[in-house]
Amino acid sequence: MKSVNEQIEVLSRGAAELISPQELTAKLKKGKPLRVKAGFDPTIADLHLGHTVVMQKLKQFQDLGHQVIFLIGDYTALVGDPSGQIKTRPTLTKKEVEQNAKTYLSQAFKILDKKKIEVRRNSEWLGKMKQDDTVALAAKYNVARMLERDDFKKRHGEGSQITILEFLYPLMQGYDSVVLKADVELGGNDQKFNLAVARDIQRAYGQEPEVILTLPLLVGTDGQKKMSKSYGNYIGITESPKEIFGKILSLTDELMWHYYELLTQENLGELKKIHPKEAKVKLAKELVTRFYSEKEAAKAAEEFEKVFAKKEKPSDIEEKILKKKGEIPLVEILVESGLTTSKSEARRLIQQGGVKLDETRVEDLDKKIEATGVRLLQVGKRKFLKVKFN
RNA sequence: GGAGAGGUACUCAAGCGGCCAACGAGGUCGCGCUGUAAACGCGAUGUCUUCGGACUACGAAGGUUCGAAUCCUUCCCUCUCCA
Repeated sequence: MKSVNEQIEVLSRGAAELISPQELTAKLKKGKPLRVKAGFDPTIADLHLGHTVVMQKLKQFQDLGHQVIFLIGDYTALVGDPSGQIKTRPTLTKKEVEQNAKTYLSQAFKILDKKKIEVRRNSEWLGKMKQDDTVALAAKYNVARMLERDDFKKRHGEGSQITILEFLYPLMQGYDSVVLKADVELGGNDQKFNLAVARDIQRAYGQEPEVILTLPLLVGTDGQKKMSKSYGNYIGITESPKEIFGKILSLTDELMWHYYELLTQENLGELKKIHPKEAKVKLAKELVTRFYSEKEAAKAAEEFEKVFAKKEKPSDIEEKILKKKGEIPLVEILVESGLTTSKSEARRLIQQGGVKLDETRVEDLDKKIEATGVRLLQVGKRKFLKVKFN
């Protein structure tokens, strides 16, 4: 095992907050593997890169020889974490949660060593608590502390609804730590309050409080807001290699470093010596490799160079069949193939020189084509489609 | 409960009887440059069009007027202050 100082250095990389470094040092000095907990509430079906940040940090703990506990919040998911919520959150069904949990695990195993991980579900204990146990837990905390939390404070202030159930959430999460005897807990920056409560709960149950390590929220591809599906600025880990590769390559250089820091273990100092484009390709390859394979990554890179550097057409273009006969105006084809949403848009694009037919720029607004065989259409730099007439 | 302010395109935000499909900014898209980076330049950004225009749009519904996003009425919603 590495020295305490070396470990702290690795572990604090990219972290938003570590509470507290002294406590972590003390725990590490005991020389025993730490029990490192991270909880994931399986509330959504599609994971994106932002969700993998914590997993990445878990991996570092795992590599240093600590015991990683991957906690599936199958019970808490039903309650709904109030963090960052303006409104009361709708609850999910057990079936949805189960389905999502499967996805989360399969993603986790792409990053973490399956053999060394302890996977737990909090329904194991939360689902079995008796009324007495719940009352005892509820007695450990008070409303004033609860209302210190920003979103509660805000909602309480403006008189919107906060259910008691939501107060229970942080308590349950804290109780998880008690049951699991966690030494360290990881979470996104938005989890800070919940993690802090967990420390108090552990103390109340006579345990040494866990060290909490929060990680910044990954910024989305727009470079502005946190990565989130609803902002449309995300890179989903189930997207195709081509898409992931392309999205990484179009990040700004500045954002690329942010991604490197939160998603990889690479040495940034070394990387800054090479050309930023090369660094970006390396990052894109690494991520595609993580979610697919090295082979897919190489293929995506090759394809990318082909289309965007050499400006050749992609080797694999989607084909769409249109049932048409005779002479058809090009604008109509653009709309029907889904390349544009309206004829006006199609005309606009042609006028601006953004439409190519069989690799030749179209100049004529009223261009008509014969509905036979297969024609290659390109709109803008990245949209390609083969249209087959039938 | 009382007193005000406001709801305009993806977002912010001008306009306050005709010159408004609606200034400007951001976003987005296209072209150029390039490393599908940034920065920058040019252009576009409701729909349909025989390219002359036509139609639909400024919270909703009515009304006044030759003509309304702009005036009036009712309704819905948001915000601020007082109780």
